[in-house]
This record gives sequence, structure tokens and C-alpha cells, in this order.
Amino acid sequence: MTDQEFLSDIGARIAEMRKDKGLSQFDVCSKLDMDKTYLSAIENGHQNITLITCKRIADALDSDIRELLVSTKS
Amino acid sequence: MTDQEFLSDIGARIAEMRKDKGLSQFDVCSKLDMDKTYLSAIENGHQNITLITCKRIADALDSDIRELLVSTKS
DNA sequence: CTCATAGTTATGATATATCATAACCTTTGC
DNA sequence: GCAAAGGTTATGATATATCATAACTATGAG
Repeated sequence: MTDQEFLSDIGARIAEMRKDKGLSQFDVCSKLDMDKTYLSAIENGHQNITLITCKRIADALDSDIRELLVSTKS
Repeated sequence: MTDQEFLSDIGARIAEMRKDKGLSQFDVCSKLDMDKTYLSAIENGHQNITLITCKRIADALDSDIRELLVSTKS
């Protein structure tokens, strides 16, 4: 699994979890005080986010950071 | 849980897993081509690392990224 | 058609993660 | 005493994550 695939998978997971909760990108960004363009980039796998950012997103989705992450084990 | 506590917990978890495998910081850094001063800062909770860095460390410890992370759920 | 909502992409500015080097502290063993 | 191994802290340079704004597409409602 390449780094790019890894980031894309996590972005897809975030988008999936967000939609499952019936939230728009705007909704989540409002909670986080985050710009919508940045969340869009994250969901499309264009950003290598930090752990704190990952934690903030998990919080906004009423989730745990480990639920947001896909397995990296070979 | 504050951001600082979160990073400290993750650093401690990394150090614990590294020692469990009988590895020195130098050993891990050799695998990762990472400077020892940086890994030290991470283990002491002084760095808000990115997901890719987290993944690299998990790989070096023959682990999964989710095993490195502590729960953030309230 | 117009208008609003949801999302994407481009660009530039700023903050910070990462890298690189050096100096320092402990502990262990000679 | 000295030397080496393991780890920490300080500092500066570079790459990039994050923020901010604007323009754009697509869809659906009126």
C-alpha cells in the first residue's frame, strides 16, 4: 500500500462516516471551524493530515480516531 | 483529553512498543532513515506527527497504525 | 431561467512538521 | 579517570500542513 493509497483510503473513510451521519462537509467544518476546501482535500486524499487534525475530525463525527483509520498491516 | 495529553500518550505507546521488541531508538531510526532526535521528540510527545509518519513508525515496529493510537473517545 | 446548496480546484500566506547538526546528560564497563 | 551506547535538548533550514479567499462545477428547487 502506497502512501497515496493510504491517504485516499482514509479520506474515503472519513467521507463515508460523515455521510452515514447525514452531515454535509459544511456541517462538519462548522463544528471544527475548518475551511470546507480543506476538508474536501482531506476526503479526496490530497492531504497528509496530522494526528491532532485526525483527532478533531473524529471528535466532530462522534467517533474514535482508530475508527477513522484503515489498517496498514501487510 | 487535551491535545498535549494525546500526543504524550501516543509517544509513550510508541516507546513502549519499541522497547517490547528490544529495539533502541537508533535501531528504529536506522530502518526509517529518521534522525534520532526526531524520534526522541515524538516519544516525548513534542511532535504532532502526520499520518504518513505514524504509518512509517508502525511499519518499523511490525505493527499496525491503529495499534499505535490511543482511544480519543470520551 | 434564477437561486441556493454541496463539493472541487487553484492560488497565496502563514504556521509548523520534518530534517540536520551539535552539545549535553546518564548509565555501563573498562 | 575514560569511552561508548542510549537518549534528550537547542538551534536553524527546508518542506509541507493548515488557513483564507476566490472561482468553478453540478444538482435540485422555485
